[in-house]
Amino acid sequence: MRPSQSQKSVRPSYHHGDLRQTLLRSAKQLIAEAGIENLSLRRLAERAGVSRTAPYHHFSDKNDLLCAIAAEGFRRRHQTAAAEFDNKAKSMLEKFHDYMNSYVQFAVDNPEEYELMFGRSIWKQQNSTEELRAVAYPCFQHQVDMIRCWQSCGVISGDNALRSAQVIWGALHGIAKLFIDGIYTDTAKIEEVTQCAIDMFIAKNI
Amino acid sequence: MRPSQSQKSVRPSYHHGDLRQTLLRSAKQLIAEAGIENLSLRRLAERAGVSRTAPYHHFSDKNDLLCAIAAEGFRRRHQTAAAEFDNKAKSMLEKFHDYMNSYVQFAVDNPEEYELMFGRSIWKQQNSTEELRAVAYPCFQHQVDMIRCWQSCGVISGDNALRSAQVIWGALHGIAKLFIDGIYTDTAKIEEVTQCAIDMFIAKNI
DNA sequence: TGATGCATTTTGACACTGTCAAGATGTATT
DNA sequence: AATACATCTTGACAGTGTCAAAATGCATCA
Repeated sequence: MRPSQSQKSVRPSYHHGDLRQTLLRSAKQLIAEAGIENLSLRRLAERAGVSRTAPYHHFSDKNDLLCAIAAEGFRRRHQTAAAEFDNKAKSMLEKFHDYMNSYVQFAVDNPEEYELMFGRSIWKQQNSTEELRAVAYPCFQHQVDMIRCWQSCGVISGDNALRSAQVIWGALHGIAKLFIDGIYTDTAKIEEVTQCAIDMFIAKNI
Repeated sequence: MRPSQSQKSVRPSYHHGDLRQTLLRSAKQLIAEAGIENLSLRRLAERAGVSRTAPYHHFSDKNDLLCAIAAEGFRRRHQTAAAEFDNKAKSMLEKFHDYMNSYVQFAVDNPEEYELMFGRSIWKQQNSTEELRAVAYPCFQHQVDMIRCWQSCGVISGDNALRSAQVIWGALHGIAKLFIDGIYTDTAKIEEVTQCAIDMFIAKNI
């Protein structure tokens, strides 16, 4: 059991004082500044004032650390997405609009974190941690559920909910990544592109 | 000036015998086998039977080599896409259908090459070579041109050609990457997802 | 209290990586 | 034959992730 848990984050651990959280925090910062590929465990350790191999007692792997950061990102994203969807004051159409914009905006505002969460480094081969999957899968599922909902209320056309969800998520993911990775360069037009996607996906009954 | 240019690719160079092509070839092979992140110039040199720094006389950088491989990919992709679009025997709708499937199929069949061509490592920051841009930009432009064409013939709905092109390309890119990177795991359903995207994008006048 | 056990951290080492500087080697041109 | 140049090699440097073994400090038990 950890000492001094009555007050949170007050040197709760032995030598360093909760090295794990310190590492996670400065890793996120370092990634945001210099990109994922410039994150090294050694520099991270140095920045925390600790030897090169100290992180290995809190993360089995570099991959393990990356998964932990991504997991945090999923928790945050899931929370805000759920909050937006549960907003009683807005119509389903408005909420669809918000979801689309919010998704792309999240990606563009946190490009490195987004790359980590939805990028190859974590998901390719058996790289994903059990913790990560436990957080990410519900987040994925929630997206499908929301789209199924918009579809059954007639906001979105199409008859197969899963397939439609996959296509819409694909579009969001693709647009976000093309902007983030620098292939779409005119970042001032992000909302316009997203709006165009919305127009192409919503049902045109009237 | 290079010797023996009358007959192409017949030991045109000095010591090794066109080391550049050999490196490109085995790099593509190594990437396809083990992924981009497992490609090292040293192993490449070793495999070509040459010292570790020999590649640096043909590529200024590791990035330079990657750009050269990507450039080849763009040339190939551009060629087949143009050939499909110029097919006189098919209707515009059929060609749109073909384009969508062909795009995703290319990505799924050559995941590592696709990652290289459309991934962050090359396009983020000023990493792209001039040669690469000279090949890639026309390829990008061609996609927009095709979609503008499908739009003006009424195959696709929407009034802004550039925006629609960006959304459709985004959807293709996103779907492809979600499959390639292992987030969409049911690869047997690739064609179904693509078909759903097609259904959502084509105009529904009748 | 002292002793034991365990979590935590460090030191040392290994095998890699990209890349630079200087020198050696071979080919082409004068 | 001599010079210039493209090509390749050797040596070195600063990084990287990660393992093994030893050291350190805290907590609990006798």
